Amino acid sequence: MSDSKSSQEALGSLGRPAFYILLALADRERHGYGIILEIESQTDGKVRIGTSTLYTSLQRLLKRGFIEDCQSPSPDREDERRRYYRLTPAGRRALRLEAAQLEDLARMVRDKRILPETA
Amino acid sequence: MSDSKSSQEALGSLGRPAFYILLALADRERHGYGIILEIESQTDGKVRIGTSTLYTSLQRLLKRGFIEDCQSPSPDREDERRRYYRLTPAGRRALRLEAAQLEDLARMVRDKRILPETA
DNA sequence: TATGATGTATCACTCAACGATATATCATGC
DNA sequence: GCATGATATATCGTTGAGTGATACATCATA
Repeated sequence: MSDSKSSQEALGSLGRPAFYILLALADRERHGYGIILEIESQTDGKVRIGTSTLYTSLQRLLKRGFIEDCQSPSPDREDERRRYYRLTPAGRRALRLEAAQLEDLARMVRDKRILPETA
Repeated sequence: MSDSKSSQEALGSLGRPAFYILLALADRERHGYGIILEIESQTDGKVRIGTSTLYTSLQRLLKRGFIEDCQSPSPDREDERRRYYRLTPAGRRALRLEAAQLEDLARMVRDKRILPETA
């Protein structure tokens, strides 16, 4: 053979920032800036997405059909600048797939004893 | 503020293929093609790195000082085409850092109950 | 000596990530 | 009324990782 098998293309087509974004939208709809804050909160401030990364990622996720626009959860007395997003079924599937691969990877890390016994 | 805090740059500077490669080198030195086979084996054939991805990644990892050339583990009766690589201390540190972030991410996935109870 | 598997390497293209920057609106205190 | 800082969305331009295609050398074997 001249290459492994040309069944490439997969490997997690999602980038890491995109994954964080989908994850932040997993439990409820959020607006852009809220996504940034959610990620920062969930990672104890360790992971910070800049606005350029966020909004370019959101555009790509929209185009791929993984997220969609939606109404504000509390329409009265709402900041009108905000634009809300939620996962589509396809987005949830992509997130699950990605999450499963991540679990496999985490298992590999444990098997190779890279970290000092995380539990 | 006009951006989150401009303390960006981190987020896992390693790409996913690069991470798989470092992981494959964690327990012992390997040659390029052996890395491909190791990854394929460890993931039950689910993850396949193509040769172009492998060798360009190896070059970058060399340049960053995360891996280095080394001798074959069994010098007698060895295939002379093979080029062997091993982790440097810096490479191992990078791998550990990356692995720790991965564990955090896996924990977030569990907290949000994306997957149906993985254990 | 041909064939297929093993093995390394480069080219060229695409696209995700991101720093820099711009701009609008909100809440607040003076 | 208006200045200020936080909140909020958006785009530009650059960089660099990932990858399909391709080339070619060497090994084992039949």
